[in-house]
Amino acid sequence: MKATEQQSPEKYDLPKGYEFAEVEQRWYTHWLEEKTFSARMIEGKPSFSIVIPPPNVTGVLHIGHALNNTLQDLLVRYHRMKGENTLWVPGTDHAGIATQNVVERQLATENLTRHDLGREKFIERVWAWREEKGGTIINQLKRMGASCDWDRERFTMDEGLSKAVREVFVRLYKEGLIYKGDYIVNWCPRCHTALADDEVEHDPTDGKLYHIRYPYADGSGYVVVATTRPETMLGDTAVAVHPDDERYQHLKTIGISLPLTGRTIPVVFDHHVQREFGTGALKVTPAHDRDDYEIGLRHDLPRLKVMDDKGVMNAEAGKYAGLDRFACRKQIVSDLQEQGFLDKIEDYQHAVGKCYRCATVVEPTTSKQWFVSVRPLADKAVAAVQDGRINLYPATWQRTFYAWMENIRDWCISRQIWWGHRIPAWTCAACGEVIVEVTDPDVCPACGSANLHQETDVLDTWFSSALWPFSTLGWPEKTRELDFFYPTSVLITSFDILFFWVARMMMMGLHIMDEIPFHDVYLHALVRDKHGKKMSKSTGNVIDPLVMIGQYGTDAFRFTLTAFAAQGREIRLDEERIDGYRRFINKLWNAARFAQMHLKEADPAITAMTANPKILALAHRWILSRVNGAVKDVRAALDGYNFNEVASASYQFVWHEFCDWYLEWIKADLFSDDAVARDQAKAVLLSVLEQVLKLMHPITPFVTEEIWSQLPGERSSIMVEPFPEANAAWEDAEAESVMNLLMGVISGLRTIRTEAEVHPSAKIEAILICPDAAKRQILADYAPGVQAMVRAGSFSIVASATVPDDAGHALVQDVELVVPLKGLIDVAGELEKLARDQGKLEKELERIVGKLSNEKFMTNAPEAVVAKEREKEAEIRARLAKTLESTERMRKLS
RNA sequence: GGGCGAAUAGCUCAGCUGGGAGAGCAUCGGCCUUACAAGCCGAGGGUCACAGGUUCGAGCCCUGUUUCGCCCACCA
Repeated sequence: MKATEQQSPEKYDLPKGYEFAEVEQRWYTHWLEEKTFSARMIEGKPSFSIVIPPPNVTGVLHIGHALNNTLQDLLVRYHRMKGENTLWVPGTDHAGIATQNVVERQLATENLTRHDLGREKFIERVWAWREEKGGTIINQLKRMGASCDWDRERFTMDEGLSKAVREVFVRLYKEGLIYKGDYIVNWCPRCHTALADDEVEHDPTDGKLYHIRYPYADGSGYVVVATTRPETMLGDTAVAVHPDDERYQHLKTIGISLPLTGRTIPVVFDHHVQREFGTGALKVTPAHDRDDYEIGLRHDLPRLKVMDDKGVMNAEAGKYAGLDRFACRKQIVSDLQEQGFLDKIEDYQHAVGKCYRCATVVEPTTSKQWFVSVRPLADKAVAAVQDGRINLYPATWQRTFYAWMENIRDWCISRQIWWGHRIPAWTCAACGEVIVEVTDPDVCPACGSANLHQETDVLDTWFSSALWPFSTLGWPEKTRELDFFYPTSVLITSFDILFFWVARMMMMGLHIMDEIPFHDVYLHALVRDKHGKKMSKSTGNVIDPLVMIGQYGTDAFRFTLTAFAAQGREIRLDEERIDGYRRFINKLWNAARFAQMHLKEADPAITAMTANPKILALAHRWILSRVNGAVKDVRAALDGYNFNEVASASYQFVWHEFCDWYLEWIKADLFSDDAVARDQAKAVLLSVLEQVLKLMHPITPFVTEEIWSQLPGERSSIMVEPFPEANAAWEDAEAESVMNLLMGVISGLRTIRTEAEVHPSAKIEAILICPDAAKRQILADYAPGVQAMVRAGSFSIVASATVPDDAGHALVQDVELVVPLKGLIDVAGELEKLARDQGKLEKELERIVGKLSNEKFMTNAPEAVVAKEREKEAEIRARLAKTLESTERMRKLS
């Protein structure tokens, strides 16, 4: 065997680098086996609950899911550690059209359509697909470390939820809040279904704008209207003009004779019409245009449907009946031309709505659909936000929310597809009675006929997801889960479904449960690429969470998402940052490895030492005070949903205080012969490391659990450890202030050393000139520590001294640092730097003096601010004086 | 057209109730110093988009402008 370089001596138990893949797999399996994610319902404890925004069962984990679920897991783990009854309900959404599409595509490979199978067999096929493939995204969530209560996983089509859907539908129907009526919908003539607005894609398309002459009914002239869809003129039932448009006032009584058909139609006056567009006259086709439909309602116009559901002209189209809509368009144009009605044709680019699944041009058309009257429900939701029962984070969404709720239209809940909750309504073939019931009726309650036909439409997928917060907890049964966990604590989701989903959950929760569905809503940003572009497969800028996890580890990836999750801002994810946080995880790993090397033989009894920090040496008191500050910061950030601060507070503390200063400082103690010094160091090291692991566990569950399990003593999972609490006994302002001085001195001496290019291993001689006797005492007390950190040889602390000319020089507070460096000074460089310093100081001084001599400032500014300015003035004057002295000395050398 | 948001170091971003401009990465210099070279020590770098205003004091508040992004309605 080839002798490879053995970098990792046997004395460490942990590998040199953190090997995340193995650790993640091992711990997740362990957590599942131990059921540590299971919700407990213990009386007397506060509850914390989250329902997952159910991903589509067809979904694969994308970056948005990754962010969304990381933030949820962060909160869930935090609250679980706080000892609360904590539940995170997972599940998936049956995603009507999307899922039906997937299965239809599968069928297509077998040269089959759903119609070949028939409704029942097709639905069986979909269930079979779900059994086989529906778990993909759930397994991916597990790789993210999500601590969902998997035993409670739900599906919007499962038995319980289907029951909830029926209950709600029947109740709303009986309350008169669900009705069936005509409405204009986006109709796909190929798929034969209504499409929701978000299922229609608007493509800018090159088309024509046809200007058509509509003669006055009395033959006295004509008005030109413009349209991109001339075939719809067959369904025109009015011409509309603006009420204040003086050009057309005389038409009020005349009317229009519709070309080609000769029908007489009225002129209506409506504010919707833009006077500036074209001639300011608009043809109105209420049955085939959304806006026209609204105009038609306002003016009580008939709706004349001229096409069937395949996009073919019907009998109402007269001689054009039987023509496809586009063939009809050609024919109409040519007829208009022939008969002299065509004014002109212009090239025109406009947005054409297309079916998102088959790209067929969508035909707005009227059809019988089921609706929810949302006005009364919406009012309840608005009230809940207004009076603060529901809080939106960030609060800026409130305005948008209100605006949307004010303009809300009735919700079309029927879809002409097969996969979904079939509408529980039956029509009696004998007497026409409509029966809406929870249980399937056998006979008509009106006439006794058994000839009943169930509605073929299914419900909009959002209908079932609107019930998600209570249906997943067992409603309509009265369950303990509902008692403990409803209303849920917080909903975390992306803002793009605020209206589709969040608002509807509010409406349903408030109406059906008579209670809000959640207290808080945290709306996170969309994740974009580092340049702010939307991620899309065609742009090729997609960051795949699973690839990131494989490359950098789940913890690093989660930490990155958390660090980016600042409120109210889009997230531009930069892959380099993930690598940066991977290094941070590795840093933590190595700090633990270092600790482990000393703690292996640690006596658990010594850990009690941290209970009384006053007896401890300075560095220990300092780090305990600092970790206490970090605990406070992290808790406050978590409680306020300031996720990026959770990350930065942890990062800053662990790397730059715990590792950079504390671990370096206590090395001397850990290797010391002094047993007391050693024990203190071990005790505090262990204690602080434990705090750090617990503090970071919610963000980085795997590495913290792995390290935790390796620490001395019998340990159960870190997941069930109490989350750190602020400990007043650890607060020590004095230790922090002294350490600040010492760290300043150390940094100052290091700078002098580096600038003079003294080799790091060479000892330097340092003179600390300090007029303050108390400070001199402090410096003397901690001189060995400081010396060790800067590798100083001799080290003298004096009240005053003559500074040699060729010496490095710095000022920290009122301590002057002097390092004699015969012949090592870069005089020119020093002079340059001193001049720069001098400039800055003078400018700053000028500003402060200006302030302090400003009468208004002195009378208006608070006491504390003035005092601070005075202090600053004194400090800057002192530094300026020293700078001038140094300049003087440098000049002598040059 | 309506609404919302953003503009801070080369890049990606923090900056909370107005009170001395910060981080990470990148750059430059030095270091294998007994956890970590995936590391350590140090340095440089900003007219806080622009123009006004309020204030003793503005990155932060107000008005306007420019640029960018998003949402809604999309004009027949």
